[in-house]
Amino acid sequence: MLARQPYTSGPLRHSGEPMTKEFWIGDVLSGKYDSSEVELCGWVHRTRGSKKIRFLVLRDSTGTLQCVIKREIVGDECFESLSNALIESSIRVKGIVKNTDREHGHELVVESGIVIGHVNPENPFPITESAMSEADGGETEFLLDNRHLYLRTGRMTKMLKIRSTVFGAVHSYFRDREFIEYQAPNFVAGAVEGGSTLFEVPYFGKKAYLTQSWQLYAEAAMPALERLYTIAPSFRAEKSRTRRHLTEFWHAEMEIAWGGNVEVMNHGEALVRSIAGTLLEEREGELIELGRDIGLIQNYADSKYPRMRYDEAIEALQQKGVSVEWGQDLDYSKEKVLTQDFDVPHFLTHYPRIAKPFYHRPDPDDPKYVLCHDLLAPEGYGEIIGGGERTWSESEILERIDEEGTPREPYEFYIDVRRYGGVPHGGFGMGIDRVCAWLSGADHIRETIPFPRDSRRVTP
RNA sequence: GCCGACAUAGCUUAGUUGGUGGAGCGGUGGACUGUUAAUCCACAGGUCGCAGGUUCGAGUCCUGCUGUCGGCGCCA
Repeated sequence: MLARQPYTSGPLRHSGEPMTKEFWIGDVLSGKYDSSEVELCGWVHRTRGSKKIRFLVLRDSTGTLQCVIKREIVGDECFESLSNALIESSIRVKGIVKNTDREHGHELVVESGIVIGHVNPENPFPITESAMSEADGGETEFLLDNRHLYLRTGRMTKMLKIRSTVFGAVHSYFRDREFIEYQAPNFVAGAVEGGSTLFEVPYFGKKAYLTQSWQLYAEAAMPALERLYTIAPSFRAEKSRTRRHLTEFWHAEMEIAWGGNVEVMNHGEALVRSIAGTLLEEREGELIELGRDIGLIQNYADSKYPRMRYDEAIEALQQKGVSVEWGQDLDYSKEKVLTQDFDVPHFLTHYPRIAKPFYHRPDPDDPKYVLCHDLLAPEGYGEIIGGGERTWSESEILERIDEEGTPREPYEFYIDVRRYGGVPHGGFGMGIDRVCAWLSGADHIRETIPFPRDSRRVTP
């Protein structure tokens, strides 16, 4: 046990002495420091008490802990100082960890403490219980306006931890399989999809656009790296107002040489299952606290994902009485009907050529179709992966560009990839925020990203 | 681009056929307590989104505007 040195309030250490943090609330809660002295740094979550005793719930990034402050122990000056600390003031307290029989388990019997960052009573912390109880499941305008403060509340903190684990799982999946991480530019000259959804930015007297996808530039590096991936933001100027869309979203993309639709699809399935599995290992507690059914996630990690051709999907829809014609792309309302038959993600493959852009390779067995796939998440979360085999010969890519009426000029570099030793290759893009929303059970994709961007909001 | 809702204190909201806008949380002061979304008393805090209109009188009815939210299409 450390020597008990009174730690009185006083001027902060401004001399450059490091303020390293040695103890974490999560460790205290695990029992690691029972009956020991610790110094905790954190923020006031809640506080209550009388003139003699004060109960202060302290929060740090790893949990919350009740600190008991008694006037007779800490003295008048320290007691008053800590008692006046409003919600979200930052403090340091030193004391003895006690493992109690009470509902919260561990607590800290404070011996000394100091307020580090004050909160002005004229401007108290605006995120109140009432604001959050309304938000539990939905997000009010107020919470979106105060996103920078909402981040430090329990629900957002859990979402951010889950998000971090998902990002980590993506990196691990690809790096474990010797993929090379590769970065494409965010300023681009041309579109991947139709031009209407591009963000235009002034670029030294010219026009540039924010990228919608890493794909075209990844294909350029495919002959160099053969297996490559990225995690990067993509931008789409869609005025979409749904729980699945952001204008700035995080895109995990991969590209492989010497592979086709099936190999790419196998990677997509393995990646998503690996993310679900990693979440169970690392974030089960957070998922449960968010009210997620762990059995569902277990099923997503363990099950094979069914695969269905577009034609079968059309047939299934028609049998259900949904009016849909062959050749139509499947919009969300139809995806949702299809998804109801599955309790795990499922692939849709072989869309009609006329429904997909030029870079999708026509199926040599039946050129009416292209070798592509979408992965649809269950529970109404919709498409999380889109990918497939690329058109890889020069003659075929020119034919497809021309039949689509797309100008060749911006894609010359892309066509060059085919002119110099083209090989079969393919890849996919996964919407990471959508995966986070689905696996965490979020009601809106906005809940999974710290500062969401949509067609009506770029602040804070 | 299309469709639908909503806008009252810092937050969450009540507000009846149009007749002087209330409460809970948060804040301040006090009481009290091994409390735990503590409790109790008191106080402060409102251009009822903005601009017009109807009316003796508008938070309430009408019109326009602005903002936000939800959904569709599009997609990841």
